[in-house]
Amino acid sequence: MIEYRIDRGSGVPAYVQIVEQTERALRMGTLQVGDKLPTAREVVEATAINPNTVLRAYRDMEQAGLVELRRGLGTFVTRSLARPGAENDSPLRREVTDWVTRARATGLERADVLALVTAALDAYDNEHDSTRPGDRERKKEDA
Amino acid sequence: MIEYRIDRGSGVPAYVQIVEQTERALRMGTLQVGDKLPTAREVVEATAINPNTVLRAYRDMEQAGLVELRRGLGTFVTRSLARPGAENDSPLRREVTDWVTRARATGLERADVLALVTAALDAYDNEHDSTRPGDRERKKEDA
Amino acid sequence: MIEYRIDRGSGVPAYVQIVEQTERALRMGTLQVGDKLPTAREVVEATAINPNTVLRAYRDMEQAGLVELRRGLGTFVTRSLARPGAENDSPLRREVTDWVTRARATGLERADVLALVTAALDAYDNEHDSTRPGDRERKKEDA
Amino acid sequence: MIEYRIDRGSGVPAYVQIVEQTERALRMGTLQVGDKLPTAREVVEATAINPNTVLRAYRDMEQAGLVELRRGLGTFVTRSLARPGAENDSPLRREVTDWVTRARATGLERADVLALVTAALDAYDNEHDSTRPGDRERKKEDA
DNA sequence: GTGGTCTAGACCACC
DNA sequence: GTGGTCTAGACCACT
Repeated sequence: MIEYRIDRGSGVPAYVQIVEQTERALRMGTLQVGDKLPTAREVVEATAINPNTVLRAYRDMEQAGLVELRRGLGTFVTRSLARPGAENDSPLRREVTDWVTRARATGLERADVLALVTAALDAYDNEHDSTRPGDRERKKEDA
Repeated sequence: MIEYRIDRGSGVPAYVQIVEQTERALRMGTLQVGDKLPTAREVVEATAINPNTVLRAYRDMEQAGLVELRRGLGTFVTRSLARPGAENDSPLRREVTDWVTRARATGLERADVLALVTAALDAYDNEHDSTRPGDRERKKEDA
Repeated sequence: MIEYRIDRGSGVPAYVQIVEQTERALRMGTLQVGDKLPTAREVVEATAINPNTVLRAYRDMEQAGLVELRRGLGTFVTRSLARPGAENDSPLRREVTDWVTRARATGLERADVLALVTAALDAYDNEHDSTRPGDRERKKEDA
Repeated sequence: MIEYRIDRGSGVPAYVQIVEQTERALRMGTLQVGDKLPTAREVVEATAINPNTVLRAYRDMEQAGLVELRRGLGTFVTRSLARPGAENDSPLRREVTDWVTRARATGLERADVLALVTAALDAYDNEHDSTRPGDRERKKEDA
């Protein structure tokens, strides 16, 4: 069962953080079609945010076609975002785990690591196909 | 000169995006002490956001001690966040660039890449020192 | 400017009624791309529902790609649902106006008229292409 | 025997949809006094909604004086809402059937057709007797 | 002054 | 007991 961690004070709305974390779990295959998300109540207990805020996030994901809210039952994943190449035992995954380990051992903070990756992504995008503007920065809610 | 890209519709406030991108540039050494940030007017032209929003971001960063607003002159970096190991020609950087290139060539989207890295970071944090709660998720704006 | 009428006690959520009425105006061409919807405050004054409820409806329509919420400016139509054949001066429209007039003159209530049309629609659907289940009953929110 | 079609995702509560569809059948004469409604079990099989939800709808209609629940026997219509002019072979009905056929043949969707009729009804109400506020929008569940 | 987030709490729909 | 709507009001983001 996914566990959300809300960073109040990051400036990012709580419901956006829930959506982002859920999407990430879907991409990694941690969450799969049919899996149940925690109930609003459970999230409230774990994060101290308001149930309405959780439901707002779940509703947004429902409209994006990712999950289904069933009254009386719970919220369930309806679509996978898993990618070939991102499996738990894939080479790419083993490599990044190794790289991250060395980076952190070097003394780099989490934010440094993410900055390095973002820079690499930006560089890649500038090299290849610089006419793909929608794929930069945080992914849209599918709007 | 740093160029901001604002993703309207990401749900993340515009001024937060500016701060995040600036911080990232500081960590990477792309921006260094003494460097000038674009004027509000320049940012407005490039991003179509309101000048007040840019100034709000700059003011936040000034309070965080990262930049200095000099009236009539512009906004200048006053503190470095550069890290040894994150230099442009460091091994870690060459490796991540290579890894990102292969990941994207495999067909992974930007969001997939970030999900992979985030998962690796979470795994690392769970292994080492699981009692370090403040270093998870997005870094706080500090103060 | 569209004016919403909320029927409390119909059992249909207020935000759904707003969405339905807006969609209808888009289909009829009463609302066109670029048109401004009333502000949440204006709707509140006219209907005595809570501003959050109005915003919920507007947000839903934004996610459906029908309108755009611009902070500080208002909410604007971004997509037309107008259909050729439904113009103000089209034969179909003149005919239905005439038919409705006669139906109501006969003593039929609004609900009777809608029941007649719904029955005719059902009959038509049963005759033609009975394998088109999604087009029956109220239209989905585009989910 | 009436067949209910529930549109989950329309935002309209399931029990309201049952009541609306039953009322419509009563107005059209499709259901007449003495007719039996499907059992909760039959509705459940056809629509995959919970039996309690069906019973809730039936109870609401019983309170409205439309049907009678006889334990062990079933639910029966006790009041007609049929209108002269809405009979199966009435001119109005033949005309609307013809009009709907042409409208749909033109490419208009079900929702377009309903939007056209609603617009015509609104126009009629605005012309005649604009001081009859209760007869607009969806008819109340009464009581 | 616009839309936007979040909280708190009441009540409802559905399983 | 699950999700869902609505209200009320505080505070924030943006023009």
